[in-house]
Amino acid sequence: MPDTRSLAPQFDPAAVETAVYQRWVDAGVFAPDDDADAEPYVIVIPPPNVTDRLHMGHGLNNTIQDLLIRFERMRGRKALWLPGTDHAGIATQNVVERLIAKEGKRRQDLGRDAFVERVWTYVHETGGTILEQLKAIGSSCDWGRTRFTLDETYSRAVRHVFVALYRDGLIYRGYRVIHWCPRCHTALSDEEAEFRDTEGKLYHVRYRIAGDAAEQKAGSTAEETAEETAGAAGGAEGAEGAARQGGSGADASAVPPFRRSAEWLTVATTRPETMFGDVAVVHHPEDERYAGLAGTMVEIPLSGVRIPVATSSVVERDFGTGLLKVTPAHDANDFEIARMIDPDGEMPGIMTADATMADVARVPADLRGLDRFEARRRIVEQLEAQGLLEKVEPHPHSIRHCYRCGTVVEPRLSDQWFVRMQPLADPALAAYRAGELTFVPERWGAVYEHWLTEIRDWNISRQLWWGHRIPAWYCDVEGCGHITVAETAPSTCERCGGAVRQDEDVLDTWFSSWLWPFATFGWPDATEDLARYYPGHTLVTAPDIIFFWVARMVMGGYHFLGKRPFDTVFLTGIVRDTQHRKMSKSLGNGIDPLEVVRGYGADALRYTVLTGAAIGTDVLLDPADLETSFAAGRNFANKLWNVGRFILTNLAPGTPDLSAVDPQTFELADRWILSRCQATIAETTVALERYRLNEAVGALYHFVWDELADWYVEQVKPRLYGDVPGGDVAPAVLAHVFGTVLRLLHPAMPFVTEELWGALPGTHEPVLAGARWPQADDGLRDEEADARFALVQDLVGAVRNIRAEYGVAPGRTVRTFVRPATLDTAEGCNAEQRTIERLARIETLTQGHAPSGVGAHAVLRDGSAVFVPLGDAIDVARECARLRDEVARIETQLAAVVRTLENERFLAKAPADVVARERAKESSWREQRATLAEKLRVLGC
RNA sequence: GGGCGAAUAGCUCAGCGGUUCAGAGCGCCUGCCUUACACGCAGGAUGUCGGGGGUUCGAAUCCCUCUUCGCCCA
Repeated sequence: MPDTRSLAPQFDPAAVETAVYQRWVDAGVFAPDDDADAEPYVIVIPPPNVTDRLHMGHGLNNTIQDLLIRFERMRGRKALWLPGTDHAGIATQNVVERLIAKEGKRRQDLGRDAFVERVWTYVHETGGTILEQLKAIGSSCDWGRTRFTLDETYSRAVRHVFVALYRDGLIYRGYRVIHWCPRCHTALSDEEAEFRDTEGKLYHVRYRIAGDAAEQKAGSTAEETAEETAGAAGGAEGAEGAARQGGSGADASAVPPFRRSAEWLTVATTRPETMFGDVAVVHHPEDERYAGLAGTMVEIPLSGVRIPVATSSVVERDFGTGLLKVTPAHDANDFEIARMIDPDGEMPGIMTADATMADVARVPADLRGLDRFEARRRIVEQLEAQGLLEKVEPHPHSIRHCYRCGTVVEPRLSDQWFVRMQPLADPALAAYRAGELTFVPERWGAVYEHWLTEIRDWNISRQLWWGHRIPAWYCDVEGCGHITVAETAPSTCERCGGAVRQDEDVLDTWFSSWLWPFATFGWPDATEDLARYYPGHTLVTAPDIIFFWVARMVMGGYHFLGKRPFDTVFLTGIVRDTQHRKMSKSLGNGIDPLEVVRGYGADALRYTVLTGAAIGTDVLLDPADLETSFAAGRNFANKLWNVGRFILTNLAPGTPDLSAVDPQTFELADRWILSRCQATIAETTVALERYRLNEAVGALYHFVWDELADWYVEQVKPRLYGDVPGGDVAPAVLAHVFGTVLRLLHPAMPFVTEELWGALPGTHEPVLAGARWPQADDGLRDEEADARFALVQDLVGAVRNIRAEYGVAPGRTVRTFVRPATLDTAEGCNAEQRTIERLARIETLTQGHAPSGVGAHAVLRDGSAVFVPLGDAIDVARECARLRDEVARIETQLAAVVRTLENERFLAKAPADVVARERAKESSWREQRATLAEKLRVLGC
């Protein structure tokens, strides 16, 4: 703890933060008293990826959580902030794969067990990093309850859920087209395959009509056509040959563009490389352009494979040519169409897991092994050479990319595990509609609702090694084929007793994350913690994981525990740079929060993100200019520090508690600051309760700087220095007000407040983090003092303004005359004469009529006249101009008020208090105008 | 294609139908090292609140529309 007498003139965050944090840990304030008879308040942290390093997103998010948990802790609730990390399947596996790649190895070289072991080693070495970094920004998590999504107990919950859902028929194995990342080599959920706008092309490709009609027209036979395409498949030379032969059937170059000829149909596609997997060409049944074509066979260009023309009502007639090629193994929509046309039809795959062209009969030999995009380029060349490419149009569209590595996703037909979501979504939707779940800001509720309404089944299997292995075992016995799903590994098939082998895949990371609000408390066991701390209260997270995480936690909470996991979802903004780009590692536009902590202090970081985080707005920071972003917070912490330094060094050891001071001995300024202090308590508390965090911090900033420091501390100096009597009262008031400020500011800026708290004399809780939140004392609210002191401030301001305007040297004092228009000004001047004189550098403040002579004039808001005789310093013309400007300003205001008050309908319809306020304004403006008019007359303007 | 958000001072943004409501911080200008703080003090300048229309006694605030930018979903 700091020595009261030796506080440094500048707050040095680096010198105190570690020790302050240790003080909290030693005091044990982060762990709730489990047995306390208090209402719990629970936040579960959005577990950062175990390999993550702290970035500003974490900085924002965790500052908000810490502020909320500290606030409720001080309000006496049993506050638990549960920390932990997520194993982050793909992300972590990718990190370690990159590591071993530096050794020239792939995970396959190590084998599954060795690779997973390697990941564990990595996690054990570096996994605690982000949690340590959270401490640097002051996070008051209950570290004793830290969880990891791959902990044994947590894994048990994951298996339990899988088995339970499987037995309820809510998990099933399905053969579907899923999103496949050819780089990560795994399936992805819909949410993990992000749309990105892309400048694509729409290729209009001619599919030759096979059969009699074409033969008559083209004078060729089906056999010949097949030979042609066989030649085309023979490589570059073959392609040229095919091009030449194309001319033998019809002069391609002479044919005008058309949708349909007797010889071919033109199909528009964005992905020509998939055409070898086509099983049909379809058009809308009512599309007259293609009437009567159904059943006709056409040939896939370059391969010559024959496929039928069919109809489907899902085809958009206006898109492309109205003809759609159906590639069931490489497009989810096409898969559905193909199943409708022919449920038993073949669904040929023509690409490998790497998204290269497969070595299969349907793919022309010269294209096999090529990357899909290279294949597309070659195919387009060949089509063009053969006159089969009618045209190419630019086609901007959105295509899906892997959310982890950015690779274009390849739709792929495969066996995967799915969760049937509708039955889980219904209660989550109903609960939201019943008001059991509140989103802040509210609009995100609509996003949540829309997603749940349109929910689709969730692909949860991932072809990775790092994660929860799927607890399903396949029986290899001929004719059995049973799948045993169990929490613990079976030794044999539960049906036939045969040998079993476990599914190779792991579960989607989010399949464990969605259990976070209760699996962290030991569920499915009925633990004491679960009873105490579930359901939780506030979830703080970014809106981009509403689907991934938030909605699924709600579904899981209701399904498995019958209760919501939290009552409020607070969605933060996103941290962006000045070009509004999301801060990210890849863009290199990030700000390292630890660098900010080093340079400006954790409190400054917190101050900046809190003031920048008005509800629902993104936080914009300039990575190139930390000073602009963080100086304000640093300066404010330093201001508070210096107010503290002033107060603490001036408090006598025997400073009485405020309650021991006779209120009769309060001066006007004491009454005023105590009154303002109560208002600030109320304002801050309400703002925090409403999640208006920036307003809470703003109110405190204003109170500390503009009221306490600028006015009260200045007012009190003569009393503290013993120049005037009343030396006991002021310290008591200062101690009370400053102690209150430290409490109020603690959730936002815990370090500087705690450090100052340690130096605060008197009896109080030993650790501020464990201190109680102030209660506003309405007995100290004092409207009269508010009004009178406001006029004192007004008067000082008026004189300062005059001094500056006329360039009065700072050291020179002036005489000032004030003619009070109201009792408030008269009493304010009586009570605070010395303060006014000192702060405005007035030699003597005299009440009454101004003497004759040349001087500067001003008018206070209540119409009180102020006169500062300045003799030669005054340029009368300039003074006249100054006053006329002032009159003009007042006239404008007055005119507006008069207009309002002359409006009959306003008087009839507006509430009485509003009308009264307008009348008060009117009289105020009139007073001021009258005063100024007189001044102008006196000056002879 | 559907939805959401934003547009206010040079910059970043608050502003919740009615407080002297057109604001804060930063930046800028002037003057001050006044024994808590130069990370400070005092004073000052800067705006068609994106355009247009409407509702209302009253609109930066609510509604409609247009423009520009951003995000989400399909």
